[in-house]
Amino acid sequence: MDDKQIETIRHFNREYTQRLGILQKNVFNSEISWAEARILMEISYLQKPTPIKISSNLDLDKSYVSRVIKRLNKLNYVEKTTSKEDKRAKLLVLTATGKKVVKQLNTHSDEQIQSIVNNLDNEEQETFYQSINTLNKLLEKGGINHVED
Amino acid sequence: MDDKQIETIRHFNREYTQRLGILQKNVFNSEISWAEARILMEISYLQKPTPIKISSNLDLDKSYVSRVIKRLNKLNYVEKTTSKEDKRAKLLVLTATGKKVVKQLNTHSDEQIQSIVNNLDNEEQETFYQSINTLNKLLEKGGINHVED
DNA sequence: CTAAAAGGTGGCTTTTGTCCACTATTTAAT
DNA sequence: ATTAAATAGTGGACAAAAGCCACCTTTTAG
Repeated sequence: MDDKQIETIRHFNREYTQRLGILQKNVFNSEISWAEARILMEISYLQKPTPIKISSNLDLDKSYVSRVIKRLNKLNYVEKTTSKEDKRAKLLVLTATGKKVVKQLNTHSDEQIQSIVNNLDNEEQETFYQSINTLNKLLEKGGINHVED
Repeated sequence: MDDKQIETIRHFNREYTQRLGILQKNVFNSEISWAEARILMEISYLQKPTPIKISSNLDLDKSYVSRVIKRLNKLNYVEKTTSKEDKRAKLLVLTATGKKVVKQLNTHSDEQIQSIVNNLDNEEQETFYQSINTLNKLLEKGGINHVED
């Protein structure tokens, strides 16, 4: 992997994350905050995770996560139960309301993706998807820092 | 583009941006702040941009950008000159020190990219690069919200 | 059976970002 | 030409996001 290739990847990272970031900003406007959304989706993604799992997965401070979960709990999006194997740990699950919110967030996210690929013709869209799919597989394969449960 | 494909892209976005985000967090630790780094790199990327250009590109409030630039100026990373065509506008350029810092940031960034692809063998690395390259071209082509100077 | 480690919470601070008001120019409209 | 509206930038005041540290509880290790 030579410098020019690295440079291309860096360019992509900058461009792509910036575009997604701006889109997501608008998505999460006036509903729940970005952090709340991320944590909610992470809970949905994993099965009964502990707060510490969330905080390590998203690389957020555990006290911050604690506070966010407290809010999500007050909003009745998340339930906390004490683990039976380890009475220090809490297990997190989404309520029905929480699941609805996650579904909405995913829908929004999908719309934003559409708004990106809509500018491409069918063939290009297919190419776009194929490239993403390839990257996904490579990330999973080589996945350093890849966390299993 | 069907639902399953969109789902794959959403998965990639989540996974990839999360990984990059965590890496960048560590990069910017204890040197300059994330916002400062982003703005510095944006100035380096564009040629003599105005603050308002930066704030629209990065979707940040103009007063916030103003403050950050003030700090970057105090740190002697950025110089501000008044445009001759429009005396309201300031043109931003990096100082020699500022350029050094940007170079460091890019180097760090490149190392992080290496840390991702290093887990792949040569053939896979090439595939990785090709996919990114393809996406770059597609983003530029279909580029909604793509800003020219 | 004690010491260290890990999960979680709350107080406090810093960083980040928003909103608004204000100055100085520039552009548009009459 | 003169005025009104729009644009670039700044600063004050404040809200939200995120981080650090000290602490309590439970679990694990020696």
